[in-house]
Amino acid sequence: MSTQFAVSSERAPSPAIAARGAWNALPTVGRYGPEGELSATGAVLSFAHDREIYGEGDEAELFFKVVSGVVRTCKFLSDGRRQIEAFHVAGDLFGFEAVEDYRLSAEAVSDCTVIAYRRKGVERLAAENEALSRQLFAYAMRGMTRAQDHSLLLGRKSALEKVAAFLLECAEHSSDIRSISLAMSRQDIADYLGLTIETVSRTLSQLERDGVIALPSAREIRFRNPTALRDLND
Amino acid sequence: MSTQFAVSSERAPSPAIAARGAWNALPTVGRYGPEGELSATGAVLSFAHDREIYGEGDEAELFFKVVSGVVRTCKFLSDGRRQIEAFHVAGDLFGFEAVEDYRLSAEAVSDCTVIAYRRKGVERLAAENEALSRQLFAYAMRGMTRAQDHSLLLGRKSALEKVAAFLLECAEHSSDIRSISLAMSRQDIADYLGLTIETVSRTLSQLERDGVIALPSAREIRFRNPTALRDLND
DNA sequence: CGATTGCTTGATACCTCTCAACCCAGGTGG
DNA sequence: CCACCTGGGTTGAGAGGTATCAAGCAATCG
Repeated sequence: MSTQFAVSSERAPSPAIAARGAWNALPTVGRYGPEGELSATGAVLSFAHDREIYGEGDEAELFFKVVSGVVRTCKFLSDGRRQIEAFHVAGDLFGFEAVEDYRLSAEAVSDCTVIAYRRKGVERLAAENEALSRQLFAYAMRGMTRAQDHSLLLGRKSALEKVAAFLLECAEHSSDIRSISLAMSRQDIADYLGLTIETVSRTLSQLERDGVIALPSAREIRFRNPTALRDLND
Repeated sequence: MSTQFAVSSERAPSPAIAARGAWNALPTVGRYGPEGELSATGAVLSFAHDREIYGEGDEAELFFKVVSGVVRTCKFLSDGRRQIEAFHVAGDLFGFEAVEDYRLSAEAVSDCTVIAYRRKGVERLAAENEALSRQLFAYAMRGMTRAQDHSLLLGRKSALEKVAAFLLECAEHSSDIRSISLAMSRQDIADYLGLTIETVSRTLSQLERDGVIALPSAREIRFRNPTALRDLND
């Protein structure tokens, strides 16, 4: 399943450790791309489905950009309850911290590849490079905005509204406007929306019964009545 | 009640408008203080209890720093449901946006005074002043962190855990380590925690019955067993 | 194949919401 | 001074939405 990945679940029992090994070989990020983007001078890493990329409390030496696949960042309570803060797709940055340690964990939702950048080098660079510092600032502001929108959803929306919002969010990233294929499990969706897997499943079934969506398979969703979904969203 | 404030609820029927008038007279923020803080060259504004400072969707020409009192920033759903994102106390920045318009509303929880800064001037300045841009970056990162912690609370904590977390958060800002006096109403607390006023009230009563807190009055809370509160928090 | 995993569905429990009454303090006006 | 009103807070009864527990199903894998 993950044979095309440098770090597969079989070859490297602990990709997190493997990655840590790779960190030492990482070049300092020293250039800034022509397009206003971080140039790809960081190390490319691959993670198999469900592997940890870093853990809450680990030293935040690196930050990442998604190349392919999906990454989730999340927090845990001591009894195991989990809240997924965000799903990150190709092009998204994650793991940039203002403090010493990571405040969230990051895990591979699907097999994925990311680029790792050394934080130190970038911070030095950002002090001189206005465009780069602007990009990092935009990252922080976007993160704040997303988390705030997410709070409104978690604090004040019903299960039906939450699922509708989630589907619309996925639709924005989808190539096909009429359908989406989910990279994440029901558990991931539940932990993103502050629900249980059963409630997510029941809500999707209800949307199907109501003719709003079709479910050709568990991970594929076709939109039959997008307007109904949007009406559920604010 | 608000006689010591320049903008009281009686003298100025619409302080938001009064503030808007003041905006035009605002000096551009042009200096940077010696302490690594924004110098107080912005206009000082006062708002009476429950007055709007700005609304979601307004043009975000200004951002603010709290001098005294408490400010809430929040979002609304179309049917009036409200989610309070944060309470801001003396020293806190709020209302700095990366985009054109405010993404949240800001309202005075208590009578309060704030300093308003022009965003444009600061952005220009930040490009040259590394310490200032670092401060704004820290603001964005703190906002992101706070919103993420808040998401875990909203998505995965019980009413009891939410209220406990809220009390501990208030305690951190309190001068007296053994008690707090709340600036906000039960409705504010409820909208911050994603609950109803009744549940907040009941939960506080329960904590009182259990000997964890005492409630000399509705807005004053004494801690009788802080450890029990902390045990409820992760 | 049998085992496993992810998902769905059903029955029931429980937590929080809703609706309502009530209390209390503070302000107002006769 | 007291009756009245108002707004914020508390409490109770009942409803409802979501969680929990459990069973079953389909696809995948060894």
